Amino acid sequence: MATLRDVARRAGVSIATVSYVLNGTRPVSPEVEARVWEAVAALRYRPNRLARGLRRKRTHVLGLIVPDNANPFFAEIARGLEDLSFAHDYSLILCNSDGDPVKEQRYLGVLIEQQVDGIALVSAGATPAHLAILQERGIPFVVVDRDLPGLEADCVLADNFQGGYLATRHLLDRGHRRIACITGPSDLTPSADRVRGYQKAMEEAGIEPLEVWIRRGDFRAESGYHAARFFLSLPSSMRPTAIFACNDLMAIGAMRAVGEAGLRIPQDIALVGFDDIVLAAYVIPPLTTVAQPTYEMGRLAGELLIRRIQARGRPPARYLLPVRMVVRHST
Amino acid sequence: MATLRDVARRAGVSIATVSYVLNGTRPVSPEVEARVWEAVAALRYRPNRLARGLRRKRTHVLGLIVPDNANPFFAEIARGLEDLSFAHDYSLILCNSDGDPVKEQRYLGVLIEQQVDGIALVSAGATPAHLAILQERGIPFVVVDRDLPGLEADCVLADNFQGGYLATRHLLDRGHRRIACITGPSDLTPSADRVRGYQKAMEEAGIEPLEVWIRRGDFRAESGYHAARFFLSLPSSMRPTAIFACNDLMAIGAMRAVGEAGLRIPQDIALVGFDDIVLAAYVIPPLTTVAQPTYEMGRLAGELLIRRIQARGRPPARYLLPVRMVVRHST
DNA sequence: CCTACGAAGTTAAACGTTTAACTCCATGGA
DNA sequence: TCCATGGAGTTAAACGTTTAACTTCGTAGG
Repeated sequence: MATLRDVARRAGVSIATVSYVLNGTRPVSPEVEARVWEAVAALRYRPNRLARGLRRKRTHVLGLIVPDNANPFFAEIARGLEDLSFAHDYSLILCNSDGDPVKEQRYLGVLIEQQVDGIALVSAGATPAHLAILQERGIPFVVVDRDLPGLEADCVLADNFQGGYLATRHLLDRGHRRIACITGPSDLTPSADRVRGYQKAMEEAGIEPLEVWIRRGDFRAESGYHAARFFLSLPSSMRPTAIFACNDLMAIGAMRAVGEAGLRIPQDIALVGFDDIVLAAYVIPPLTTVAQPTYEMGRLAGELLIRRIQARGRPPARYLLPVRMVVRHST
Repeated sequence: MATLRDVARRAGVSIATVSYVLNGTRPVSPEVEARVWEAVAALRYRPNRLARGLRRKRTHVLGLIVPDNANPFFAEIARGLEDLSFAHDYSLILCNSDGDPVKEQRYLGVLIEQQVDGIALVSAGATPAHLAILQERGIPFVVVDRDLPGLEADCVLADNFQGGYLATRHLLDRGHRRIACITGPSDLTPSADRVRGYQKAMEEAGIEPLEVWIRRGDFRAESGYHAARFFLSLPSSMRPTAIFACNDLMAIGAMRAVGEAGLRIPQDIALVGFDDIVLAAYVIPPLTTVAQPTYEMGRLAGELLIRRIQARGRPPARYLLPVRMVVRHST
């Protein structure tokens, strides 16, 4: 509650001098400097970042919008971004959009009013128009995980196409021909790209996937469970011997369905996931999956953001991060 | 970038009038009000919350400090708090302490400088002294999940003692006598309370647990894995037939060790966890566990915080939330 | 000896709000 | 007719910083 004014009074100098000492922005004589620090300590002075932000027009606060921070994938991104922010003395405001463009829009408004220096988002909206408000005001931002077609902005993505391709190749190499795919919401690019990778691999192998082999999920475990039950209900001539789920949560849901049906993984049904969340290694059997550098994506988003805050002019860059097969015992 | 001043100019009124219209703090004639709203819309005006906060001494920002937001348990708490904050038009700053009291202290400083209206924390420090800085400045705060002995503050806890007791009773009821326990870091009250519940149940059953049956973990899957391997390496006369792990992550780690040893759950070894994280239902076999109302704890923390911001005087309250056995197939 | 200069301090404006206190004016009651 | 009242607007101070511009003074160069 002590202010610069109080410190100045106690040290017997002007407010400006105290500010110069604190920020090291101008040389100050040693005696005065000592008196100021003494006063700062005695009064337990802490600068008021609101006042500073108001004056400097820089708040050292970033915003992060994700669909759901309780989803381990987004949690990891958040963690990466938070770590980087802390290292650079930025604070991070967390927002959950629930995948709802309207809620996302409200959050964008709040973050703008909060005068954040930059925003990282896993966008819920499908079109760049949703982010016009940011461009209009020249607020630095970076989109993570999901691509917005035609958007002029920094962008951090995993190589989802390659991931879908690798996962499917892996199953093909194991001798599978009837390979099913549990997709995510199809309007999201990560899911769509993974499915494209799947299709490419199948095509290269000369296999035309049956329509019933492609089943839409919503990235949650429950939907993987239902999709797998559907596959298992197919007549045996059409029933897949392997499933590629577009994320681990759905793969784990599928696992449960397979277990309940009394079938064994991988002997009866092989299973590949996507994301390599922590628990993928701990389910039984441990899940073969495609690892994304999730934490790194969060960090990189932070780096780009801070870089852009410091130098707005540069052209936007797209970062496509490599994915990696993690072979465990579900295949 | 438009300010009150710009809006006022365009509407042909004074700054104060615009403020009154925006906040509805004083009656304004219909014509003037209309002109103001027109100007607000035309200029895409958005209030600057820094300036407002500086003046009002209320920022409508809360802080949350957890050890690690990527841990599903804390992620859920964060989600609960964030939802409540959003509903009350508060923003939330997320901080990860990594369980390090020094880092926690730095974050407290940052949040104070940021002038947050209140702080929720899962404290890393073991003594109330760590939070003196908050009390000194009269900043509302609530501690979640972990109790600080002798701390005068609002506090949201799960009934960990009861949880440990129930879990152990459950195993005893299933006929187990040699029951091991994987604890968390012992200086944390949730872990200690759960262990006390375990001991109470054992004592009531007239069983004196061997020392080797109590093994310390760190709440991460890896440590559960190692603890279980240790149990399995005991001579068969001492080897436990059931394990109570103080959280799900460690239970899942233990599962893996059991699986690797070629033993079956629950036939050879029964397993109970704690927390009921989402994935507990999806591991194979599904994990019997003690459910905490995690999301609710986050929400309640937010409610208490906001209530205390509005009325500082009241005496602090402790909320002990009930836990619930969730019986699945690991026992 | 004068001047110019640099070091080290101070003053005051500015950032964008909120809000207490003031002005102005129409209205109605005595 | 006069005054009190209150509705609707304005003025200006305040919140806690930063920072450009100014003052003061000792010193060195010409």
